[in-house]
Amino acid sequence: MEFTLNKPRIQLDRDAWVHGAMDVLAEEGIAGLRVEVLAKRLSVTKGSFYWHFEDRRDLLLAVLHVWKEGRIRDIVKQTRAQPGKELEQIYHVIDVYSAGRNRRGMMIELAVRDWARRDAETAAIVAEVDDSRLRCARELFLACGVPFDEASSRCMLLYAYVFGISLMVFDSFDSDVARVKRDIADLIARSRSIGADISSSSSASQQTGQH
Amino acid sequence: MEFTLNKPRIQLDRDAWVHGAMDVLAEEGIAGLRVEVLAKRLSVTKGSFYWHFEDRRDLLLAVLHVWKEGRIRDIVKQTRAQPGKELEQIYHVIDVYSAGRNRRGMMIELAVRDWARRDAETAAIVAEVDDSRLRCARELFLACGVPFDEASSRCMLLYAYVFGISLMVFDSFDSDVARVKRDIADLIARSRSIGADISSSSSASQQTGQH
DNA sequence: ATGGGTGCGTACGGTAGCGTATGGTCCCTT
DNA sequence: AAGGGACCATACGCTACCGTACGCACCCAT
Repeated sequence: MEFTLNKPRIQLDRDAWVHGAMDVLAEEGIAGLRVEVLAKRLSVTKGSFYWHFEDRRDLLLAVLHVWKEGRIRDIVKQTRAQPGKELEQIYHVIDVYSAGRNRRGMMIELAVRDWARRDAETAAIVAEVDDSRLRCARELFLACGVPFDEASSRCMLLYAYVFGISLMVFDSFDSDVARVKRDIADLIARSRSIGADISSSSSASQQTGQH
Repeated sequence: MEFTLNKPRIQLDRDAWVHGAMDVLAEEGIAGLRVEVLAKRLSVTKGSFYWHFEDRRDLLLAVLHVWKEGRIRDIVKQTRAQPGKELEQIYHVIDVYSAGRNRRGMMIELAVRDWARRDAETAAIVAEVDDSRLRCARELFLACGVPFDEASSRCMLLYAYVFGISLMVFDSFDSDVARVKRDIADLIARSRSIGADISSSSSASQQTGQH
């Protein structure tokens, strides 16, 4: 029963298909995610596919749910800061998403969002992810002493920035991309907002060195 | 005995096709921009199409160039401010792009940028547009007295924000979207930047989960 | 008027992709 | 050992596209 696996006979399950699908999604986008292409990639035929999935959309929705759960799990992890280190954690979140690293994750992110523009069901999933992320990020800002409304605005700016910057091509604009990204992170995380009161700005406390 | 079919006999030229193509592009995205679909929309057959265009890609590149010229012409217009009113002009640029109005324009923008992620030729066009916009916007910041490097960073943030916000779904996060957008515009245009620096500190090296 | 160029319709061959039908082959159970 | 179910291959029909070939009608100049 337990021994003998000299015969590789690797069977595919739903998760294997979904995982492969996310690879294709990252590389080719949602329009390039075709069942026969995916099957060839997994070295099987679509006869296998239609055993595990109702149809193509069934796969897409499965991908979407796996993506959603992963993103929500990830954001709570990323925003779990040691007390007193929330500001650094904000910088970390910005850095993780805006830098070129985690390229695969960002490609999937953009593919999903482009899909969501024309699919209501997908848009609803994206809404859930956005909501989770924004609330988690807001907690960080709140912990830094930023007022509630301002915290909401700043984290909205944060996420809009990280997605938007991935859509831009700015090779020739500024030679020092690293400095630009540092500046922007500062603007999002620590700039003094104009609306804030001059005298008793609570956001002033966040500027005092955390170490 | 002439069966007079004195139809207006409207002939289509290349521009008419390109214009129709941009409508489809806005609604269906680049994957939905098919020649037979477009032909039906224009009430002709693809026999006409292949008279005016070499192939499908010929049309796509024509669309791209029309888009590029339009965007560059538009940005110099949008950033031509009366001396002393540059700050207002910055707010105007943010408002024009980030608000729900000009929906068609933003849909095309996002479709083109999604396309550019996998097509080098398209990416080069987007790069030109981005460069033009960033330089124009930087002039506005410079005119406001913002130092050069900071001006570069702020207008990069500006455009990343307007594109990114269009990809998000945040109905349930904050009830007062108008205030959030005002806040963000203030952060981009007028917040006081911080000189000091802790951004490059330590930064826990957690990675985002994949999937 | 007439012949040629312009703009378009029609028909065709070819590919890619979806989903179904059907049957084969392991493996597990009894 | 026999049967049944899990998993997959193969073959098929269908649709949506792409691009080409060719023909027809209209328009304009000679």
